[in-house]
Amino acid sequence: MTQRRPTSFDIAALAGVSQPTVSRALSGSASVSAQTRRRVLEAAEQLNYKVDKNASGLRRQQAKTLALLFFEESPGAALLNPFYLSLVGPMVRRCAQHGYDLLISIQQLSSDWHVDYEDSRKADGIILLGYGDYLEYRPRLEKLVASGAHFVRWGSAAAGEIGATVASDNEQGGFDATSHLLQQGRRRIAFVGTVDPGSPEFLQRWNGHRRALAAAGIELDERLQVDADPREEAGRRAVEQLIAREAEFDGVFAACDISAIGVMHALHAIGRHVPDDVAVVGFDDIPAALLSSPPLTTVAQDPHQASDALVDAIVTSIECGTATNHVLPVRLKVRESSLSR
Amino acid sequence: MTQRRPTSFDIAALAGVSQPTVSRALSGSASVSAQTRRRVLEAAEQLNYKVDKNASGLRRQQAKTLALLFFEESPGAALLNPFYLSLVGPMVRRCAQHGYDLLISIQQLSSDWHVDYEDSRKADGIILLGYGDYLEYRPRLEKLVASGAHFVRWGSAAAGEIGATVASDNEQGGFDATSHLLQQGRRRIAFVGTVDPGSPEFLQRWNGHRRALAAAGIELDERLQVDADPREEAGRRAVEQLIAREAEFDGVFAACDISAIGVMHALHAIGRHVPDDVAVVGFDDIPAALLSSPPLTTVAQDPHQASDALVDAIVTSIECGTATNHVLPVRLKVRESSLSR
DNA sequence: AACGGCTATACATACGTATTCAAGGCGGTA
DNA sequence: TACCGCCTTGAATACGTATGTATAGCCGTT
Repeated sequence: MTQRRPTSFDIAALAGVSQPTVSRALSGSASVSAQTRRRVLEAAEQLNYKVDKNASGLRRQQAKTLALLFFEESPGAALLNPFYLSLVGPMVRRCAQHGYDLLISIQQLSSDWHVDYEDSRKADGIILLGYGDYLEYRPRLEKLVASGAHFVRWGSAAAGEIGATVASDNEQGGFDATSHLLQQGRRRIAFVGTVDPGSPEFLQRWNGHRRALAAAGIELDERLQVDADPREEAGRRAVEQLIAREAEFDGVFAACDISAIGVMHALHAIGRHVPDDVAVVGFDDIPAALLSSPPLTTVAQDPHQASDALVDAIVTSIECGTATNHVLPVRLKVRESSLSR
Repeated sequence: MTQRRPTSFDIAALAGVSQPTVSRALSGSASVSAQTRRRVLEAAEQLNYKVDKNASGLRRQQAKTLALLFFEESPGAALLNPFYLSLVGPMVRRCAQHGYDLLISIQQLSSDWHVDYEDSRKADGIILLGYGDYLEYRPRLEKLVASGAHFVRWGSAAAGEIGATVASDNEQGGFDATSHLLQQGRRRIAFVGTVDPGSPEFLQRWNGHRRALAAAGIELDERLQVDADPREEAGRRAVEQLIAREAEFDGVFAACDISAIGVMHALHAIGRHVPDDVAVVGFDDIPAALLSSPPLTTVAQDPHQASDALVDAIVTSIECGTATNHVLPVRLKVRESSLSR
């Protein structure tokens, strides 16, 4: 059914030139006359010729491909993170602009992951997502650096200065969120989110929260600090805890939208109105934030900006050998959930 | 900094055998003695040897890679579809089980897309997502078939029997949704969703809806049929239209969750309670369906099942040359939004 | 007219693997 | 002991491209 694929020799024969000339003409080398180039391009078009990436990659020792590695703590959890998911599309687009394809893989954070892509020349560089800053995993990053692989990691550079990183300005985001609540006249603001070194992003958001309170001269009340992982249920339970502690509050800054939505559900269930009784601010700007009622005020990380920064960083690393860290600005999106009347 | 990559010759030298033997030992050929194999594996381990995929692919004429092509009607719209997004993770996993990697690409539906992956030997097969059943695009599929490419399409096989397809049983889903509303005692059930041949999925859901009504002996009321594309705003406007038409209704079947959520918001805004006044059922089971208040009853398509079916189909096509169509069952997830008290 | 410099093309080769073919060694049977 | 067949291994080669080196042609200068 299918004929044998045409090779650059077939094009050469048809155009009446040699194979190297075909290669040069197609790759845009300057040392090919305009006339020859035209003849070659016509021949290639006519035979529907496409460069064989395997042969090309073998010769050039590269793949023109990047690998996107998702790390997950438990099987299946990886692509539940809405922000990470929102990166995929823009990332594919940016890769295409640089002439790269994007390969996607999922790794268990706990298992001894292997990055075969770089080793096996299937990808020229690697983007790590969800790797976090757990110190226990640091040796692996060191191994990756030692192997000479090009990679960029999403996450703060603070904990360990290994490899290039791109991250949101989480601290500023936390500051903005709480400052906004203060501006709305709230004074007893609860923080809902995990505060442990394993989640550096949450920790930074908390730091911003505290800085905002300090700037307003408000003392920190430990009862208003509730632990919650990024699940709707955890947000609901956080409200129950606040009630149980008999800690009065008129504002909530949740370190992620999912728990913020849980908070709003719990408040609704006990008859406390959002935003009149309690103003709520989240973090992430997931799609559901816009769909919640009332729409959730939240700190947005721009997935396009993040994608571009990650891809640009890895491409720069590959093509120029230089690696830099980036911190991206965040933006407070004010919606109904935090607006006092 | 980085040494030269070890090749199979290096392994051969270290293990004291020839290069072909290394290749055979690593690919699990039977004609290698256990002792030799062990020596080779040890040498490979010691030098941290990885097969060069470019060279291997060039020799074998394959890439051990699949390409996932998203088609979008407008730039940036592709990865907004929550269901498609939820396929990515499971698909990557299934590909890995088959020994394939997954490449992701985004194409404009309107532009004259080129599937270079297959042409350029970068992928062995292609999975098409969001291609729909538009007749105008059919020639391209025919071209793809003619080129001998392996591909599978997500969507109904009904409109054009070109290539292998995998799809949900949308008609049954529509039937189940409306049947459920009927069982809850609803009699005036509105349908919110596009009914045009360009969206065959919606059309099928509508067909199921009509079949359920017919089975219950209820005549179709055209005023209860409102056009709405898959956006929250469209759902809200659908309610306004129903009100404007002075069409009484006690139930709504929305052809997708996003518009269903819009419907619920609009109902809330005009003081009609869900589910007491109006029962609402959606389609897709997007993450926000669980987070809405009240939680949305919806027809769920299982992303794992869909992913597995798509990947299995394409792998079968590549390795066995046979292509088959699949229709996947759907499941009604009953939540509060449709439960009469 | 001779020669240097430049442009455009051809020739030869290397990238690393998988596979075909041939050959060597070994044990078993007549 | 001689011969046949099987199991294991090695030598040679092809996959299709990109690039270093060499060569042919051309123009301008002296």
